[in-house]
Amino acid sequence: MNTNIARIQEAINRNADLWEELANLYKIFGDSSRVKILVALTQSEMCVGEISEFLSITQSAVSHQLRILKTSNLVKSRRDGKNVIYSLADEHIKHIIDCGMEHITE
Amino acid sequence: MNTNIARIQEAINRNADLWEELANLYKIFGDSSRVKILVALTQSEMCVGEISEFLSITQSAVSHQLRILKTSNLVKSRRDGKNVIYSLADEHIKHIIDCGMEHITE
DNA sequence: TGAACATATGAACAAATGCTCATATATCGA
DNA sequence: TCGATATATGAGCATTTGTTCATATGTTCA
Repeated sequence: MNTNIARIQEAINRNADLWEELANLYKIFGDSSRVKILVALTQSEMCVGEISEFLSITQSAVSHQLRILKTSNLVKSRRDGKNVIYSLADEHIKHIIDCGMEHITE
Repeated sequence: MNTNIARIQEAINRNADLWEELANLYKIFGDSSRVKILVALTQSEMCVGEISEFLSITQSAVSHQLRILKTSNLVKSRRDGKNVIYSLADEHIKHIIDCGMEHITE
């Protein structure tokens, strides 16, 4: 039983990088501006202007957050004339959001 | 199509508190110490000493983090003599971790 | 009751974070 | 090509966060 604990402790440390990465993923979801952006994008792709329209922060702040989301491969973007249109990088993102929502609305 | 965006924006703002709560949930998973604690607890309940044994932080830091986890209803505790034994509050926690792991190891 | 052990708590601090402001870059239309 | 519009970037700043240190609380056992 105590050797069981020892084995668990060891396994945790063996995969230290993995948990770091996992924490970093969740850290990105851990901000209401970013979560709102991601939730919005589950419904439809949007350009920066449309996003900053409903978040009560400046366009600059939205741009900064979008860069974080893009660097983390959670969203992708394409240019359409003067606009840059953002969308979710893959369907997994929605799944992560749903997963958290389930816990909230238990 | 543009009215579609407007409807999404409106829906996001109508549920503002919900996204705040969701972000706060993820924020807790967004730290490697806490994630390691939670992952460990998916394997077995543990006392504070056992947890601080494999995390490279002081017992005090572990205690602080456990308090955060407990306040958020992610873990529960019971006293057993001199020890306080922590365990996951419910099975949902494991599901959230698995969900994130799926994305990491895509 | 007092010493030893386990855990919790509060203050302090360095590092990280998210925002704004100012400005740069990119695209389109006249 | 120039002005207007859309987005990106960098500096600066206030706030939050995770940790440590010192110490308090709680429990057991001699």
